[in-house]
Amino acid sequence: MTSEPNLLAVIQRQLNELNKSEAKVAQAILNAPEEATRSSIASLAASAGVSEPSVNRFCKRFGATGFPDFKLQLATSLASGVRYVSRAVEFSDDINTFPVKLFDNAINALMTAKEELPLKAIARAVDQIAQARRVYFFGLGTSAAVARDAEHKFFRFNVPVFTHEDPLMQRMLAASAGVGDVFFFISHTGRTKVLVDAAEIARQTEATIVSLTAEGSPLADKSHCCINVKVEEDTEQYLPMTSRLVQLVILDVLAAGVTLRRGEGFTPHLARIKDSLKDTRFQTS
Amino acid sequence: MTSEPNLLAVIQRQLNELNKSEAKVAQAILNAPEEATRSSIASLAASAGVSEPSVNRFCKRFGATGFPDFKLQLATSLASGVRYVSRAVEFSDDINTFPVKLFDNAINALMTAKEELPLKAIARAVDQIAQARRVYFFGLGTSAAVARDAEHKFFRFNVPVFTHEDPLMQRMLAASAGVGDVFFFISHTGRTKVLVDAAEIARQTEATIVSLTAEGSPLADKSHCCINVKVEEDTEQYLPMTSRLVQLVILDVLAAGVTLRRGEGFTPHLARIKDSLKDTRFQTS
DNA sequence: CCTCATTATGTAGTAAATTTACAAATATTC
DNA sequence: GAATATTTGTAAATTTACTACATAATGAGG
Repeated sequence: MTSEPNLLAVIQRQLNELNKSEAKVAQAILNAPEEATRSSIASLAASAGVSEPSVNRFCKRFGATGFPDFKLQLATSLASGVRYVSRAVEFSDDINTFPVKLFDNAINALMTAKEELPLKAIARAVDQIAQARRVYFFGLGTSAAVARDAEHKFFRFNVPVFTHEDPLMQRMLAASAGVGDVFFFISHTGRTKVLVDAAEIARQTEATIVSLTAEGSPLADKSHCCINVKVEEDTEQYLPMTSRLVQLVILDVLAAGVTLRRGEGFTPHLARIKDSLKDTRFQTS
Repeated sequence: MTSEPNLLAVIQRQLNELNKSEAKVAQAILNAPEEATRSSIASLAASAGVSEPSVNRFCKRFGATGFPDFKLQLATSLASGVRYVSRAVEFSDDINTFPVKLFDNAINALMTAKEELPLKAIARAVDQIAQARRVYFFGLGTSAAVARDAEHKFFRFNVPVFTHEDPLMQRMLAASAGVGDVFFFISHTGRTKVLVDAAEIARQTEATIVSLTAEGSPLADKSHCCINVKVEEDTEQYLPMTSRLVQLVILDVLAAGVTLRRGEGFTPHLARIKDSLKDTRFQTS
């Protein structure tokens, strides 16, 4: 399947290589693409001032099997072309606008991240965590909460997991690391000094350094494996919001990856952990 | 026109409210959405095992003017690149499939939540937090990490913010509460006993109880203001993943709401907090 | 400048797909 | 268990898209 990124652009580009009536069709479509997706071959032919078979031929020229197929391609092309644009919250916003904006930004960030997932890095990180003797999740500020979340996920895999928000603890633990220890650093900027310091210290041991941070950052440079998160976020002006969401989903991905590595026989173990919570809850109605 | 963001999700949600043949059509479409966009009403009817008019009625039920229009909507909905039906990770998945699935589920959850945002509850919660003398964020397990994240956000508003993961601390703080204190409880299920207990204790004081939890849950019942998060998640079988993402975004929304309430004059204060971090980071290149 | 070949465009008919109207079947209510 | 409402299917009507063919336009060689 030739999935052209944007059918309208293709039409536009070939406009002067078309013969008269095809050009008329092209023009009609370019003028009102959405309408074209909804109209019949007869009405499109009428609005272009040509006959129906001309429209049909036009469609085939652009790789479609016929008019309906062309409409479908056009519709998909229009839909994917509408990329959400991140919108900043303004002081003029009210309750009806700013919550939607924030959700849109979050959704947009995840969609963007999904398109450029660093699968190799993820696969490597899964390997390293799955084989680890110990895993430390280190982050500061907002990323500390992410690290805490990771701890809640990964302890289930029969691997000792630790989180510390105290930079001194982080340094000391890094210094005392050895083979089989995985240090997992989480940082949006990858430039937080004390965290990079800890990574540097850990790097001088036999431990493995994995980081979930920005590409090319000082932290990434210290890492054996860097899961690069591309999130366009104006951290200078706003609080980091969307980046931590992406980080969390990536940690979910890593956890799922480790679960898959453990294999189906591991499910009872996970079920037991789940069950242990049963008595802490009120039963459903 | 009604621009439903994701048709498949709508179909999925209404599945049990459909009558037999319509449900068959729905199932056929959900099984192979892309194929459905390319097939004729006859072939879709055949693969669903119903008559052609049944398919037609199905389409109209979902707001389309007819079958072609429905196919168009379906195509646009698919084009955005997101699989709108939550898909569980299978043991047969590999690195190319399960990360995408998890991202899709996350995106799907946010889109669904966005469609049904409890704006009144959010507005009330913003009011209460903005006026609070103190705010406590309490959660356990995964929600503890969310509470921690909230703490990192809300301390910026010149309101003392506290988080505790220790249920005993939570009880004691709840017991010693007074007018102007806001207790913000976070729980996916809303049925965690020790958390509900703490809410009950706080409820007997003059404090305000806000919760971010499931509608109709014991925790929601104890709350003055419940921000109801509708996330269909099989928490019994899997780890809660998507629900905490929605919770985090809602907390972002609340934070943004408080910022807006504080007004433009408050920005310098936020900027000062930002600036305080400057020296902790390595400068960009 | 005309004829022939080639390409472009339209007409009309045909096949296919979609919709409507109605009847049969099924479920629901009292 | 009859009466009513709802659901589903059948068949005809209508719309839509496609194909084959005819005509018009274009262009090249004589």
